[in-house]
Amino acid sequence: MERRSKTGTSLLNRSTQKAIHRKLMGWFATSRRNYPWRTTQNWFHLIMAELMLRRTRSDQVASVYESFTKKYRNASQANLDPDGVQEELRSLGLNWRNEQILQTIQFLSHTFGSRRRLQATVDLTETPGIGDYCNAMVRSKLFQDTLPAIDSNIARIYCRLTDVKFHPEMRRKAWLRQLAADFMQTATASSSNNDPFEINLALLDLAALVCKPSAPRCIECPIQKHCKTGQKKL
DNA sequence: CTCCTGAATT
DNA sequence: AATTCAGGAG
Repeated sequence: MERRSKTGTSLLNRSTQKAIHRKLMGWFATSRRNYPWRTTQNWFHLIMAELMLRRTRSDQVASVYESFTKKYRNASQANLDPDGVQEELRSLGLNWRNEQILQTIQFLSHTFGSRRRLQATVDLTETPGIGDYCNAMVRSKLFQDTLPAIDSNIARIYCRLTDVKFHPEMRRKAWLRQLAADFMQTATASSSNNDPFEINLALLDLAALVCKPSAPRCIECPIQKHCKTGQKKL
Protein backbone atom coordinates (compact mmCIF):
# COMPACT_ATOMS: atom_id res chain seq x y z
CA MET A 1 0.00 0.00 0.00
CA GLU A 2 1.42 3.31 -1.06
CA ARG A 3 1.89 5.81 1.70
CA ARG A 4 1.74 9.48 0.86
CA SER A 5 4.69 11.50 2.03
CA LYS A 6 3.48 13.80 4.74
CA THR A 7 5.70 16.80 4.15
CA GLY A 8 4.29 19.96 2.63
CA THR A 9 7.21 20.46 0.29
CA SER A 10 6.68 17.03 -1.29
CA LEU A 11 3.16 18.08 -2.27
CA LEU A 12 4.14 21.57 -3.42
CA ASN A 13 7.81 22.23 -3.85
CA ARG A 14 9.44 25.36 -2.57
CA SER A 15 9.69 27.18 -5.87
CA THR A 16 6.05 26.46 -6.64
CA GLN A 17 5.11 27.82 -3.24
CA LYS A 18 7.07 30.98 -3.98
CA ALA A 19 5.34 31.39 -7.33
CA ILE A 20 1.92 30.84 -5.75
CA HIS A 21 2.69 33.43 -3.08
CA ARG A 22 3.77 35.99 -5.66
CA LYS A 23 0.72 35.50 -7.87
CA LEU A 24 -1.66 35.30 -4.94
CA MET A 25 -0.53 38.58 -3.43
CA GLY A 26 -0.57 40.31 -6.80
CA TRP A 27 -4.19 39.29 -7.19
CA PHE A 28 -4.99 40.25 -3.59
CA ALA A 29 -3.66 43.79 -4.10
CA THR A 30 -6.52 44.59 -6.44
CA SER A 31 -9.18 42.10 -5.38
CA ARG A 32 -9.13 42.22 -1.61
CA ARG A 33 -12.30 42.64 0.37
CA ASN A 34 -12.24 45.39 2.95
CA TYR A 35 -13.91 44.90 6.29
CA PRO A 36 -13.50 47.01 9.43
CA TRP A 37 -12.12 44.14 11.52
CA ARG A 38 -9.24 43.77 9.11
CA THR A 39 -7.72 47.07 10.12
CA THR A 40 -8.52 47.29 13.82
CA GLN A 41 -5.72 46.99 16.34
CA ASN A 42 -8.19 46.27 19.12
CA TRP A 43 -7.70 42.63 20.12
CA PHE A 44 -11.16 42.35 21.63
CA HIS A 45 -12.83 43.68 18.50
CA LEU A 46 -10.77 41.36 16.35
CA ILE A 47 -11.80 38.31 18.39
CA MET A 48 -15.44 39.37 18.39
CA ALA A 49 -15.37 39.70 14.62
CA GLU A 50 -14.02 36.17 14.22
CA LEU A 51 -16.68 34.79 16.55
CA MET A 52 -19.43 36.61 14.65
CA LEU A 53 -18.03 35.39 11.33
CA ARG A 54 -18.36 31.77 12.35
CA ARG A 55 -21.15 30.43 10.16
CA THR A 56 -22.18 33.91 9.14
CA ARG A 57 -21.59 35.93 5.98
CA SER A 58 -19.11 38.81 6.17
CA ASP A 59 -21.55 41.33 4.74
CA GLN A 60 -24.12 40.43 7.36
CA VAL A 61 -21.55 40.74 10.14
CA ALA A 62 -20.25 44.16 9.04
CA SER A 63 -23.15 46.28 10.34
CA VAL A 64 -23.41 44.35 13.61
CA TYR A 65 -19.65 44.66 14.11
CA GLU A 66 -19.77 48.46 13.63
CA SER A 67 -22.54 48.86 16.16
CA PHE A 68 -21.00 46.43 18.65
CA THR A 69 -17.53 47.95 18.60
CA LYS A 70 -18.89 51.46 19.08
CA LYS A 71 -20.76 50.30 22.15
CA TYR A 72 -18.09 48.08 23.72
CA ARG A 73 -14.46 49.09 23.53
CA ASN A 74 -13.09 46.20 25.56
CA ALA A 75 -14.02 42.85 27.10
CA SER A 76 -14.76 44.35 30.51
CA GLN A 77 -17.34 46.75 29.16
CA ALA A 78 -19.06 43.99 27.22
CA ASN A 79 -18.99 41.65 30.20
CA LEU A 80 -20.82 44.23 32.33
CA ASP A 81 -23.73 44.27 29.88
CA PRO A 82 -24.62 40.71 28.80
CA ASP A 83 -28.20 41.68 27.92
CA GLY A 84 -26.96 44.45 25.68
CA VAL A 85 -24.48 42.09 24.03
CA GLN A 86 -27.28 39.60 23.34
CA GLU A 87 -29.33 42.40 21.83
CA GLU A 88 -26.47 43.48 19.58
CA LEU A 89 -25.92 39.92 18.35
CA ARG A 90 -29.56 38.97 18.00
CA SER A 91 -29.90 39.90 14.33
CA LEU A 92 -27.16 37.40 13.47
CA GLY A 93 -29.36 34.53 14.62
CA LEU A 94 -27.66 31.36 15.91
CA ASN A 95 -28.64 31.92 19.53
CA TRP A 96 -26.69 28.90 20.79
CA ARG A 97 -23.59 30.62 19.45
CA ASN A 98 -24.46 33.87 21.21
CA GLU A 99 -24.55 32.03 24.53
CA GLN A 100 -21.06 30.76 23.79
CA ILE A 101 -19.90 34.25 22.85
CA LEU A 102 -21.05 35.52 26.25
CA GLN A 103 -18.94 32.84 27.91
CA THR A 104 -15.97 33.82 25.80
CA ILE A 105 -16.42 37.47 26.75
CA GLN A 106 -16.62 36.53 30.41
CA PHE A 107 -13.37 34.57 30.22
CA LEU A 108 -11.61 37.35 28.30
CA SER A 109 -12.84 39.92 30.78
CA HIS A 110 -11.68 37.92 33.77
CA THR A 111 -8.34 37.04 32.18
CA PHE A 112 -7.37 40.23 30.37
CA GLY A 113 -9.83 42.84 31.64
CA SER A 114 -9.68 46.10 29.76
CA ARG A 115 -6.00 46.04 28.87
CA ARG A 116 -5.16 47.59 25.54
CA ARG A 117 -2.53 45.06 24.51
CA LEU A 118 -2.11 41.36 24.92
CA GLN A 119 1.26 39.87 25.75
CA ALA A 120 2.79 38.09 22.78
CA THR A 121 3.10 34.94 24.88
CA VAL A 122 -0.66 34.58 25.32
CA ASP A 123 -2.25 31.34 24.10
CA LEU A 124 -5.78 32.26 23.08
CA THR A 125 -6.77 28.65 22.47
CA GLU A 126 -7.12 28.38 26.25
CA THR A 127 -10.12 30.66 25.89
CA PRO A 128 -13.46 28.83 25.52
CA GLY A 129 -14.81 29.34 22.03
CA ILE A 130 -11.40 30.10 20.51
CA GLY A 131 -9.60 27.36 18.61
CA ASP A 132 -6.70 27.07 16.20
CA TYR A 133 -8.29 29.07 13.41
CA CYS A 134 -9.25 32.11 15.48
CA ASN A 135 -5.92 31.98 17.33
CA ALA A 136 -4.02 32.05 14.05
CA MET A 137 -6.00 35.01 12.73
CA VAL A 138 -5.57 37.04 15.90
CA ARG A 139 -1.92 36.21 16.51
CA SER A 140 -0.91 36.80 12.89
CA LYS A 141 -2.60 40.20 13.07
CA LEU A 142 -1.40 41.36 16.49
CA PHE A 143 2.06 39.79 16.67
CA GLN A 144 2.92 39.01 13.04
CA ASP A 145 3.01 35.40 14.13
CA THR A 146 3.58 33.05 11.17
CA LEU A 147 0.57 30.88 12.00
CA PRO A 148 -1.51 29.75 9.01
CA ALA A 149 -5.25 30.14 9.52
CA ILE A 150 -7.01 27.04 8.26
CA ASP A 151 -10.75 27.13 7.92
CA SER A 152 -12.74 24.86 5.63
CA ASN A 153 -12.41 27.34 2.76
CA ILE A 154 -8.64 27.51 2.92
CA ALA A 155 -8.49 23.73 3.32
CA ARG A 156 -10.47 23.51 0.08
CA ILE A 157 -7.80 25.56 -1.71
CA TYR A 158 -5.01 23.24 -0.56
CA CYS A 159 -7.03 20.17 -1.53
CA ARG A 160 -7.66 21.51 -5.01
CA LEU A 161 -4.04 22.59 -5.43
CA THR A 162 -2.90 19.04 -4.72
CA ASP A 163 -5.90 17.24 -6.24
CA VAL A 164 -7.03 15.68 -3.01
CA LYS A 165 -10.74 15.09 -2.64
CA PHE A 166 -12.07 17.73 -0.30
CA HIS A 167 -14.01 16.94 2.83
CA PRO A 168 -14.62 19.43 5.70
CA GLU A 169 -12.55 17.23 8.00
CA MET A 170 -9.53 17.83 5.78
CA ARG A 171 -8.79 21.02 7.70
CA ARG A 172 -7.60 18.84 10.60
CA LYS A 173 -5.35 16.51 8.57
CA ALA A 174 -1.68 16.58 9.46
CA TRP A 175 -0.44 16.74 5.87
CA LEU A 176 -2.67 19.74 5.11
CA ARG A 177 -1.68 21.59 8.27
CA GLN A 178 1.97 20.91 7.43
CA LEU A 179 1.47 22.16 3.90
CA ALA A 180 -0.22 25.32 5.15
CA ALA A 181 2.58 25.85 7.67
CA ASP A 182 5.22 25.34 4.98
CA PHE A 183 3.49 27.78 2.68
CA MET A 184 3.31 30.38 5.44
CA GLN A 185 7.04 29.96 6.09
CA THR A 186 7.86 30.27 2.41
CA ALA A 187 5.60 33.28 1.98
CA THR A 188 6.85 35.18 5.03
CA ALA A 189 10.45 34.54 4.00
CA SER A 190 9.78 36.51 0.85
CA SER A 191 11.12 40.04 0.53
CA SER A 192 7.72 41.62 -0.04
CA ASN A 193 4.09 40.93 0.80
CA ASN A 194 5.36 38.94 3.73
CA ASP A 195 2.90 39.98 6.42
CA PRO A 196 1.37 36.77 7.87
CA PHE A 197 -2.04 38.30 8.49
CA GLU A 198 -2.23 39.61 4.91
CA ILE A 199 -1.27 36.18 3.61
CA ASN A 200 -4.07 34.62 5.65
CA LEU A 201 -6.50 37.23 4.30
CA ALA A 202 -5.39 36.65 0.73
CA LEU A 203 -6.18 32.94 1.00
CA LEU A 204 -9.55 33.66 2.61
CA ASP A 205 -10.45 36.07 -0.17
CA LEU A 206 -9.29 33.74 -2.91
CA ALA A 207 -11.50 31.02 -1.42
CA ALA A 208 -14.49 33.34 -1.12
CA LEU A 209 -14.22 35.09 -4.50
CA VAL A 210 -12.57 32.59 -6.84
CA CYS A 211 -11.99 29.14 -5.35
CA LYS A 212 -15.64 28.80 -4.39
CA PRO A 213 -17.15 25.60 -2.99
CA SER A 214 -19.07 24.86 -6.16
CA ALA A 215 -18.30 26.20 -9.62
CA PRO A 216 -14.86 27.64 -8.84
CA ARG A 217 -13.79 30.40 -11.23
CA CYS A 218 -10.58 28.75 -12.33
CA ILE A 219 -10.35 30.97 -15.41
CA GLU A 220 -9.96 34.00 -13.14
CA CYS A 221 -7.69 32.26 -10.68
CA PRO A 222 -4.20 33.76 -10.27
CA ILE A 223 -2.73 30.38 -9.37
CA GLN A 224 -4.51 28.13 -11.85
CA LYS A 225 -1.17 27.31 -13.45
CA HIS A 226 -0.01 25.76 -10.19
CA CYS A 227 -3.26 24.03 -9.30
CA LYS A 228 -3.83 20.41 -10.20
CA THR A 229 -7.59 20.89 -10.21
CA GLY A 230 -7.30 24.05 -12.29
CA GLN A 231 -5.02 22.31 -14.78
CA LYS A 232 -7.76 19.80 -15.59
CA LYS A 233 -9.90 22.64 -16.91
CA LEU A 234 -7.42 23.78 -19.53
C1' DC B 1 -14.10 10.25 15.15
C1' DT B 2 -19.04 12.64 16.36
C1' DC B 3 -21.93 16.28 17.77
C1' DC B 4 -23.75 20.90 17.79
C1' DT B 5 -27.39 24.08 15.07
C1' DG B 6 -30.14 26.92 11.89
C1' DA B 7 -28.83 29.53 7.81
C1' DA B 8 -27.63 28.81 3.08
C1' DT B 9 -27.72 26.14 -0.88
C1' DT B 10 -29.38 22.85 -4.17
C1' DA C 1 -37.71 19.13 1.05
C1' DA C 2 -33.26 17.55 1.67
C1' DT C 3 -28.56 18.36 2.11
C1' DT C 4 -24.53 21.04 3.16
C1' DC C 5 -22.08 23.96 5.84
C1' DA C 6 -18.59 25.23 10.04
C1' DG C 7 -15.22 26.09 13.94
C1' DG C 8 -14.95 24.35 18.35
C1' DA C 9 -15.61 20.90 21.88
C1' DG C 10 -16.02 16.28 23.68
